[in-house]
Amino acid sequence: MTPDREMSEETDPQEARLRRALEHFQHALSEQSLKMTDVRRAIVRAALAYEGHFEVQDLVRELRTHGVNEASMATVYRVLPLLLETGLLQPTLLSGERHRYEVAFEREHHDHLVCTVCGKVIEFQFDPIEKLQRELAERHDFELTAHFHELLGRCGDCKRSGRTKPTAARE
Amino acid sequence: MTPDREMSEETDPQEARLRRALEHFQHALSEQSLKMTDVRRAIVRAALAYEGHFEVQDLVRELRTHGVNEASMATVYRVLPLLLETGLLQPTLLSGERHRYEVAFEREHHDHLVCTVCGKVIEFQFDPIEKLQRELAERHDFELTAHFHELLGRCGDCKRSGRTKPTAARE
DNA sequence: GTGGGTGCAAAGCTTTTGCATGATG
DNA sequence: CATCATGCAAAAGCTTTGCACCCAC
Repeated sequence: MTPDREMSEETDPQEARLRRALEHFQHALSEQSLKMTDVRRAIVRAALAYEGHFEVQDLVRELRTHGVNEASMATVYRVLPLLLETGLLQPTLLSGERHRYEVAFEREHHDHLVCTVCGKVIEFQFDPIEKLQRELAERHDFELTAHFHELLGRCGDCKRSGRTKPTAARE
Repeated sequence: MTPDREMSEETDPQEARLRRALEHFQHALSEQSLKMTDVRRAIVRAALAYEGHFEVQDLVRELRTHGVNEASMATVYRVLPLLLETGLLQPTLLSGERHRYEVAFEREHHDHLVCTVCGKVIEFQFDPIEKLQRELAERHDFELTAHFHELLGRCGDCKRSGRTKPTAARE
């Protein structure tokens, strides 16, 4: 399935994306007279590696994985706002207990369907809703800058297997 | 407008609503072999009194207002899940820092427009979007049980006065 | 060389929990 | 009167911060 493309050093599209992200971040940092460092590069790399949704602790853990500590928890927490401001990451799945994030860099906007039984998350893009949102905002004289839209329910698999919400597992 | 029904002591519609809420709660409690207590009644009363969105701490503070401590913090935290399960309250404004809640009892579903500059919150009901949500869920074989929809932007007042997002006041 | 950046450990918050006491159904 | 509820204080997260040292620009 993986084609045998012509490759020098930067064949891997993931690596190319990381490079672009680092450039983008670098640029945003210098605009605020902030500095790029090895630690920040490591944090960006670890964050961009996630395909799904992750919590701060996941990221911290990830950065410790290789034995060496690539970044302390305090630093991750300090860098996180920068990753959000610069659009590398965005908050997501807000109905959950803890804050979660996902990669936003070079990704199109999307919202989420979440199965409350098995936890499965499906991303969707649905323009008719986006359009109505804009209309609604306009009607209320709002200048729309962002939105969160999360649909909760039971997925097909859970429906068919009769699984039902563990609600809150109160023993 | 208010008909002159047979009334002795319970004229106040708010009080009538509270009574219905307490009955509803009482009923839900007994179904789980849980007990109604003065403390729980006080918590329900305090919660139902909110017209807008509040945090747990607001509720705790409210319960201390009258000098006497009507409920300890621990108890509020323990009762909160019951208020949610029984539909007296619901989580809201998820994009904020802390968890917020609002009264759900005898209220119709609605979503929120939030001004990120001044914090103003506008509630809206918009059936066309609700309809599309149901379609979308069906298309993905989801049995929809709830949803959160939050539109963020700048309200008309803030637009006109040129106020701009305090972003995160990173002084 | 200066102004950020980082790690560590301590502190701050919110939320949960253990336990002895008290009230409800 | 058995069971559940409550308060207090301690504990358990998650997140922020002070400080000394280090490094990018």
